[in-house]
Amino acid sequence: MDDEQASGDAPAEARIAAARGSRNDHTRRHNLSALLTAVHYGGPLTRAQLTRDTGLNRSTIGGLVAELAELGLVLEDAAAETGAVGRPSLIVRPRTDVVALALHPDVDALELGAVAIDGTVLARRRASLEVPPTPADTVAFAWEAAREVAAELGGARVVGIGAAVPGLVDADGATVVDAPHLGWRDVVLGDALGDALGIPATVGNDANMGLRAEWSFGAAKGVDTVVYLNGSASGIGGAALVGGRMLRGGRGYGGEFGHMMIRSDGERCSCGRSGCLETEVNAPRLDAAAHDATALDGYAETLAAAIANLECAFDPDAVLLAGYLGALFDVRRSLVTERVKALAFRPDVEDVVIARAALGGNRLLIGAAERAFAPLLQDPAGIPLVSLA
Amino acid sequence: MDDEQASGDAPAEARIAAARGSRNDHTRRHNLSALLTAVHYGGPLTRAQLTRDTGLNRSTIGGLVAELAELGLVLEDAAAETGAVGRPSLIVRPRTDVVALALHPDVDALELGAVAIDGTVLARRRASLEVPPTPADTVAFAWEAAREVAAELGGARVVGIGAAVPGLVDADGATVVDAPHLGWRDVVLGDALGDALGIPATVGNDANMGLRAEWSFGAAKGVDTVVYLNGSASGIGGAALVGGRMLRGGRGYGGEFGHMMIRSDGERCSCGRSGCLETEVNAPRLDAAAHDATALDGYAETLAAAIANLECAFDPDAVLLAGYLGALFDVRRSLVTERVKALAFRPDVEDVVIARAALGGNRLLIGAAERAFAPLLQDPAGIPLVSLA
DNA sequence: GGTATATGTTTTCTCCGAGAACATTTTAAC
DNA sequence: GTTAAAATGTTCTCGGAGAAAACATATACC
Repeated sequence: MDDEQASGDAPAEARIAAARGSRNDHTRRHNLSALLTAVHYGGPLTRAQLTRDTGLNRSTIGGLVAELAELGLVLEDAAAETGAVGRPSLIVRPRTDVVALALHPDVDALELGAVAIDGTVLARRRASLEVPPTPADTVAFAWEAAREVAAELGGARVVGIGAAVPGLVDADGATVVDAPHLGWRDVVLGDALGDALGIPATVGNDANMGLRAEWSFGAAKGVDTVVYLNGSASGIGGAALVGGRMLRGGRGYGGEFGHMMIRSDGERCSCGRSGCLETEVNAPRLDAAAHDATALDGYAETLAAAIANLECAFDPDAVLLAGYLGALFDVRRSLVTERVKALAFRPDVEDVVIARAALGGNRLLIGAAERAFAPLLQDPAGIPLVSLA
Repeated sequence: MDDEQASGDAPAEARIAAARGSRNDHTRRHNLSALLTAVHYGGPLTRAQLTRDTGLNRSTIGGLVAELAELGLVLEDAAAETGAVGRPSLIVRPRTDVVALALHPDVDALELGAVAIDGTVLARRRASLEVPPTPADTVAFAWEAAREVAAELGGARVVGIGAAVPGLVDADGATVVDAPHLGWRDVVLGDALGDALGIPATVGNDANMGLRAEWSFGAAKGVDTVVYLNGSASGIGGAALVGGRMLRGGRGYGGEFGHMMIRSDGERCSCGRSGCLETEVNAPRLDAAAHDATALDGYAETLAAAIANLECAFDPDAVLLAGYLGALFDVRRSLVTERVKALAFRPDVEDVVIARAALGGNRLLIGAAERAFAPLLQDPAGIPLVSLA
């Protein structure tokens, strides 16, 4: 961020900062947040490492860690054998009995998981469905599954529940504006879940949740600028991390890369336009072309054109492909890479990593849980935890 | 920003925050920055307004304003007649003798301006050219013009110089990686300018600078998410403000919307691809079609398709059109608006404002100056000002 | 076993904003 | 015109936060 300050590339940021002054206790909150965030993403860290990473004083770190321990958020272990000179430093790690619930309603199933603050999926429940779930089905399932998971986990404390929904979600983090494959329109799922379970609830787009998970614990760990494309039964979902922040857009509908026009002579799309990426490369087409090398080549080229376009716009450090796009990439890796390079507008395209997403079936649960953990990470002392028992 | 905290949509932000702890004096710097930023963008404000806007205590505001005044950055005037009950509040305004220099090398001219901290262009020098300037020409012109401007302005104090270059600029804010229309490659203009003038120098892409200016004082004032398209002799430059921050990308090459593929059967572009927006809609074509209504309609439709694609990706609050794209929009306003609406994928497209950029010939100078002011706005007490005399 | 080194712990110090008390300046009421 | 009320500026005191120094502790190396 010093880099950012030097180049001064955060104009609106600055104007926003003007809206609120900083009180003295903001400092404490910020530092508690910094420490909890560090052990959340970085795993167990010694107090000495925290001291170096934050630039804070030893004594300050001691006080902050003590407060986090009192809040029941971290534990301190005796130091491991390092072989280094000097008094060994205590190891700080997040308590795994602090969990978030994660919910994923999809066309053919409902799934709920309990995810620990270190990203481990501790328990899960899944119900296969013949028809897409209604919002009421979804809330009922969440309630029942949460009870079962609570019984299984015993005394865990929960920070909230996050839901990953395949569709447009409003920037308020509660309203599903339009989820065509589920048949939902203007469903305030966040409020319904929160009321039913008695814990804070947030809703997000599934692609955003997926990228969040990959950024936290997967293939995009620690990278600053990422474009994410996920191919699923519900079409192609897109998301982007821009300068370390999720692309949201004015109303929360940013990142719909599945509906970027990629062939002006392409087929009519359900969205009313023609030649959208999602209509050109989709699950039925890929299934049909499973043993047709030429057809697969064509789809790979279309994917490459889309990636080149996105690189043009975002100049990402990494492009992440998930779902059937990840599978297509795996069987046409060199073709995609080469075509992107040929189509790329800019120098040093080699710097852009194209990779398949890493987290598999846990991705959405982890991403939704991350979203639920976010308020706790921002204000460790200010967010109450609810006992699951 | 509280909104952001609630929805928790800043994952990497959080991880970055973990890297640095907050010391106590950061608070002071933050608050000084908040005040100077407020009067920079908001014009003269009373101390009472600052108190309300920042949430800080009256006494604290008093101390902060006094420090800014001592630093020579703001002045306090007697209150204006308001007719309200109570002791009138002092008016705080930025001192207009604090300036930044702004430089714009283009294919046919060199231009330098001195811009006050309130966004006013105080003085300018321009040299028309037969052939594009070399980097050496540019630095020599900057030196000479800066001397003249200094003589004209007398005792002004300068914070630095910003240059807006039509081409790819590295994220370091100094290196012009490729400016094809100028014929520059890997020119470290920032260092050359800084050494010659003896003041801090930053270089940026002209489209980014243009958007920055429009965001600060023009048609995108105060808006959070903006897509910007500028048509000029050097092609189409693009830029985006995403969640209040300039889109930069991993290497600083983000926002090159002029090279997004918009027609898969389009003409070959100089960049090696086909059907780029810039090859489909450009100055020569528009000039040739000046009195050909059908052709203009076609270009307007192409522009609309590009805007629809960008709305899909960014969900902006506003789309800003400058240069010949602004002119095209002015003569085909309803056609563009309607086609965008028809092509748009999302609900409530009406919320997206499409508008022509406002600042005209001052845009790049103001934007480049804003860039030079940025470090001062972030740390008012830490940036030395150089006397121009 | 002694020493150097690194870290945890305790104490003291400084800085910052909040808040209370008081001063100042205007409008409104009588 | 005088007085009261309201809003803001000014001064002083207070509590909280991190820094820094002094001291305590635990390890490796000789």
